[in-house]
Amino acid sequence: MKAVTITDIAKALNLSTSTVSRALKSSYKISEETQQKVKEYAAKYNYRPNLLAQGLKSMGSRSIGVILCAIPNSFFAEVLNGIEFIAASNNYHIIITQSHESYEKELNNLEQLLWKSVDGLLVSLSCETCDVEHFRNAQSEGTPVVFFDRVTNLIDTHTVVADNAKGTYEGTVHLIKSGCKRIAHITSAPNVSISKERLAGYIQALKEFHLPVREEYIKYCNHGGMISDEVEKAVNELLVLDETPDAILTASDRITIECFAMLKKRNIKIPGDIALTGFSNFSAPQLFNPALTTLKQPAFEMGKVATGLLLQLIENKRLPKDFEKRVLPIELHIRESTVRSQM
Amino acid sequence: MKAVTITDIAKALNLSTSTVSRALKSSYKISEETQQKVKEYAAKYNYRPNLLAQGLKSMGSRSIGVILCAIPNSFFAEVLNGIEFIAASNNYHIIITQSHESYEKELNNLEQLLWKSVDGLLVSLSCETCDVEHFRNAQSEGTPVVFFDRVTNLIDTHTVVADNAKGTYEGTVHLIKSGCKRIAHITSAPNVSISKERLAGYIQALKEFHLPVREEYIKYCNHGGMISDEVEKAVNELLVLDETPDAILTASDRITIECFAMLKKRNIKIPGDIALTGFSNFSAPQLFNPALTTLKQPAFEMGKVATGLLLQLIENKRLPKDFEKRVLPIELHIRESTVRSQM
DNA sequence: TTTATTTGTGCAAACGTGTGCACACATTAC
DNA sequence: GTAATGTGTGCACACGTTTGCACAAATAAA
Repeated sequence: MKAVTITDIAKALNLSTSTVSRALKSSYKISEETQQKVKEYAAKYNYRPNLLAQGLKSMGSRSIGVILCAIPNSFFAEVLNGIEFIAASNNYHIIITQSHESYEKELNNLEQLLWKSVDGLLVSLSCETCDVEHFRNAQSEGTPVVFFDRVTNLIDTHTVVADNAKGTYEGTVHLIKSGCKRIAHITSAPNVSISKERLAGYIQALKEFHLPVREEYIKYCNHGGMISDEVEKAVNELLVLDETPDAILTASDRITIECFAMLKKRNIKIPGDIALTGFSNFSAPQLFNPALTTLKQPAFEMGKVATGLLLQLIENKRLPKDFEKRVLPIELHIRESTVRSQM
Repeated sequence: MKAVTITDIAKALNLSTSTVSRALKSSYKISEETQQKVKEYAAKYNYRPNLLAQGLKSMGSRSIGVILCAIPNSFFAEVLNGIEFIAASNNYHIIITQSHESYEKELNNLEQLLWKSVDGLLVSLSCETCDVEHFRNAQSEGTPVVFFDRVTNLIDTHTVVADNAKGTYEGTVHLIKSGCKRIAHITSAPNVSISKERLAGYIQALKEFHLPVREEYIKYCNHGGMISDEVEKAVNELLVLDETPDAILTASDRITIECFAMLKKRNIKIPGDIALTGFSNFSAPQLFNPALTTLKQPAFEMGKVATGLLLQLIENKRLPKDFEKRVLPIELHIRESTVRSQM
């Protein structure tokens, strides 16, 4: 009942293990006849090469390490779906670790993954991460890294992101055209790439329509909405302003949900008092009350593209001269939460 | 810059690899002095045993294979969170595969995972699966299996489930007490364990309150709601009945969402025309329109418990005489979608 | 016939760890 | 003085695969 090995085949056919090994991969100079015999026997007894042994020789594991902040997050869950899809069809498996927005955990996860000799890394940085030296080291010691979603420009490698600036630009323009004039923006930690890009799109739209950019309308949640107190604080600070906003644009799944819940808890009418839209990959924003206008990222696609690029790096060994920055489109889905018929 | 090995340490300290190996695990008879020297050197040069080499010897990989239907599903994403939590803290990693409710894919995933020599398996069966022979084989050849959520009683092993019957029982009782008399039940494939248990709870409640159990009020979705046509067909069939239901109890995340969306599309008032409640682990059912009454499973807990039990099996080697069936409580969260003030 | 070339196969080492056994040395017992 | 016991260390092989090299046999060239 034990798994059949190359040695078993060799004994059974009265050959050496080297011949069997070479016959199986049709390499070197092995006679047609021997190849046939070996392959038949292997097929018959359902031979599967031992991956640990292969790994030990090649110092590879046919595995990809993934670092992201949390699995139970609509966006990342979809990304994982895409990653698994491409990885599985190329016979790699994925090892998923969660940073929970903590720099320290991210560091620890990286160490664990390298220890497990993953062949490559797919990373979305934690909110706390400023220093990316650890990833640079990983790369320079031979483990390629591809960043997605929350990326860094301090490391030369492939990156895959959504068109964040365009997303917030279009969201903001939509709000303006719906009649909103005092648009606030609640976003993630100021150091992560997505926050900067999303802020830029928001500002660009305001300027284009000659609306003032007010510091007090821009709020940061240093843990991306994972800590609801942070979102609550942001919302509170907006609501006590002399001129309260008439719209809020949120920059992540969790922030959107939390913000929505808080406005409802305070009995603020959406969109009557405050219009609301934001980034969200929830499966059913149309069922909300009111149905939520969302900026939806191509999460599944992002996972697929990032994994494809990583596999290229892994299998080419040598790092290419110029790296790619893939930018995927964001979809604006207009629903009730931003349609102000009463204006 | 290469990783330091046991051989490196041996050479540096003028010892044999065996001595170093034994010193590192404080085993056998190695003098205090030598142990100290070795451990110091190992710590200084940040020695990490090569897991592939260890795995090759021990035929283990310190990894756990997971088979479930889909990652981007609120319930399973939370379960994965729990699995990862326990696995990581015991220095195991998890390899996640998706069956997408297909028996064939489940079979294929299992084969891949065994090939990767996982030390154990955490499985939630696909909707299509009737024959579980493949898992029995895996177990009898030394890879322990723990089933969660969708389990089978055809294999003797640990299982972890929610208290499904009690969940639907309480949900149904709640609907009855809200004034509903014609309660329909849309559930998953009839062969999966959760469907049977949930159906049983529903029937028990009806009988206890002397309401008739009508075949035409019980609908099955053979792919657990993944195919929205199936849910649409079920809802349609309910709506063309002479006596249309005044409540629907749905049995899975996807079915709940799809059903909700279809009722809204048809402008059916919830709960006025039809009250709705169902199993759901969405993060924000309170934001729905109307806020959704849900049966929430302890998904994170389920992942933790299942992984704990699996690790026991893995580390004890010998299968225990009697296996555990852990049953976790389900929470009924009452919200607007079932509150019929107008009755 | 000898020498080169081709073709197919096997030997042995390697990847990094773990472990049964033997061995050297020291101590104790008779 | 010999035998038994105890203590610490190293040898050698194993896990399953890959691969450089050698080598035997067959064929071709000189």
